[in-house]
Amino acid sequence: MSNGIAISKVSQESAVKVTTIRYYEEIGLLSTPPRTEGGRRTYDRSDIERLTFIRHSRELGFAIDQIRTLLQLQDRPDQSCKEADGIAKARLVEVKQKIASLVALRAELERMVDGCSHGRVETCKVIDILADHAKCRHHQHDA
Amino acid sequence: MSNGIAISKVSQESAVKVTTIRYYEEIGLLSTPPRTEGGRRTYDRSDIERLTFIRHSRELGFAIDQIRTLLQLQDRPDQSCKEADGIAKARLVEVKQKIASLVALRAELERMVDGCSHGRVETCKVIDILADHAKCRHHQHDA
DNA sequence: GCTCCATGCTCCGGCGACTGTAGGAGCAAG
DNA sequence: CTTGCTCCTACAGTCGCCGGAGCATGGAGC
Repeated sequence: MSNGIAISKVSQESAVKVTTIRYYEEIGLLSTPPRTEGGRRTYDRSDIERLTFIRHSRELGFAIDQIRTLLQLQDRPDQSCKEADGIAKARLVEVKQKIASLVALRAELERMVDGCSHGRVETCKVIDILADHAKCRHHQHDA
Repeated sequence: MSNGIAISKVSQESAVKVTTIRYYEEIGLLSTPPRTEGGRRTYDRSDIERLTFIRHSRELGFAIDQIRTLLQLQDRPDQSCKEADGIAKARLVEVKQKIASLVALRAELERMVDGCSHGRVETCKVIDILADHAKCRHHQHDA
């Protein structure tokens, strides 16, 4: 006579792991669900939607605290979306910077790998470049 | 009458923070340095070089364990550099994948931000796309 | 010699976002 | 009724550090 959805089913449908769902509850990202007599958590459709929202946000790299804000905004549809827009824009800036630094990194790694003569360590470009930062052309990598 | 270099100087020259130097010692990335009578760590030039090597490797995103291997290779210049080459290549693959996923992410974030009508949350593309994963064109983002 | 204070020390907890483990209890099928 | 899967709590561990508390040291000036 349980009309609630079990945690494993919620996990499947939302693609959020069971342990992660419990963790989200613990940190207050998800409200505490009702329990069965035996003490098991029971969910409904809206919980699956909320978890899907969270998962998707995480995939886009938003921090938990940002997601907290986004979820609050979602709950009040008549408010300005300025804040949500701001969070997304900030994340976009982060992503762009990350791409830039990774592209620089890629260049240096390629130079290392291409320069490797596949001989002994003594003449190895990989070790050489790591040892001597002056040989590095890109000083801006930080990822 | 101390001919050893103090930790703060080593930190300055290697651009590795004092606490991080002690941490590297703790995890065995750096050998335990001799101490003064008062119990202070004393270093020499080779320690600075080693730390610079480590820092640069970290900047390139190598994991501590990989750096451990790279340092061992550096200590044996007559060995094949095949392993070092392998580590660098593996990291290059990682970086390339990360770039690809971040580029997809950037596209989606731009779509979200561009689509924002700056009105109320109800009609906000940002919240909308997060809520409904089906509206997302890129399903491969994982960074 | 004495004081002053920057620098050093150890120990320990915290960060973020989980993951894993131990040791149970619940529950449905056979 | 037993088997075996699911679920529970509680807590430790992951990675690569960072920061604070509460002392000890050491060099410079008086």
